[in-house]
Amino acid sequence: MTSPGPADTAAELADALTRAMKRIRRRTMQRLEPYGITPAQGRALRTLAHAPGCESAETMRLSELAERLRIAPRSATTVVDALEEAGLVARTPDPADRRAVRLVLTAAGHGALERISQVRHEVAQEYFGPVSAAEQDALLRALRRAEEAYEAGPTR
Amino acid sequence: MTSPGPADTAAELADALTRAMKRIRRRTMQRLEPYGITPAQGRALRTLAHAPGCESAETMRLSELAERLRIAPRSATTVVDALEEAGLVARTPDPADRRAVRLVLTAAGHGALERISQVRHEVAQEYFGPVSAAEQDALLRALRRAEEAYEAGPTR
DNA sequence: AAATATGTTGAGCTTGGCTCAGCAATCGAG
DNA sequence: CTCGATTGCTGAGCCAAGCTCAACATATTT
Repeated sequence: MTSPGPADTAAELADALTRAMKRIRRRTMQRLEPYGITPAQGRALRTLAHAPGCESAETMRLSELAERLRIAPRSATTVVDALEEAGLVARTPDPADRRAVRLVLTAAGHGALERISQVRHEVAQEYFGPVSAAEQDALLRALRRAEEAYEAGPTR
Repeated sequence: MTSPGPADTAAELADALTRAMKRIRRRTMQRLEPYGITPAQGRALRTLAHAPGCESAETMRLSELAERLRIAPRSATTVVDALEEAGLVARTPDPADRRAVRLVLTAAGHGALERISQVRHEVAQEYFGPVSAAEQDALLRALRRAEEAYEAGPTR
């Protein structure tokens, strides 16, 4: 295992993936920075936006956001604080449960979301530009297969 | 660009990549944790180990490590402090420049490295197991192509 | 010899997480 | 219908892993 054997494509794959992700993330971050959107905020906004399975979407309670982001509720509070301060989301009382806070995207929030998705799209397109469409498809399919298997796997 | 066009394979690719990376990283981290190796330490050890282009390898000055890790020299100091405390690397004076510190992997450091590469290998293999060897190859080639283009690109 | 440059580190900040404790509101048993 | 337990959120304060800025010792250049 010390020798860099020729057959460990999987390991090299993981390495290549790491590099790709690092670069894509870095680039995306750089382009979003001028808008004052931090990565954490971007994740929260996106999560908030296409809330799948939630009733009307774009309205979610804080604890649900935390769960989806896989962070502690307390941490979500902080993220939402920033988002609220920036005017991207609003905290509104939940009519059904007065302990809860419902989060709704403001118009500005939608705008930010728009910019985010545009930048992500743009960066991805740039990064994978040199790869043919067919290869991109193949790549995507392969990743999806691994993903599915993972989701069914034992070592979740 | 606003519409979620059908042709944004690239964007979906970036998403899939993100998920894959997150999972692989998480799993690797979990398995390395019992050994007391944090991700940052792991990266440092690996960087220290297969120092390509350095004279004898496994000996590197702190500033070089920082550069390769793309962190500030000051941050490297902290990482090395931990590594040294754990007995994985040793700081030795550079005979040629008494300002400098040379970092050498101890025996324990080599052991840790061994475990790391084993775990990484293992996890990658597990994750990409369900993907055929041919597809893995294709994936790797595609990633490499994007990588090369990136490295030559203008928006470094 | 003096000025300047380089390698490392101390002090202290930032981001993005965490836990623990506490408060307000709700729910469930009796 | 009241009272204890539970749930949703947040204040206070901690941690990890980065950062900058400035100090200090040593090297290099003039």
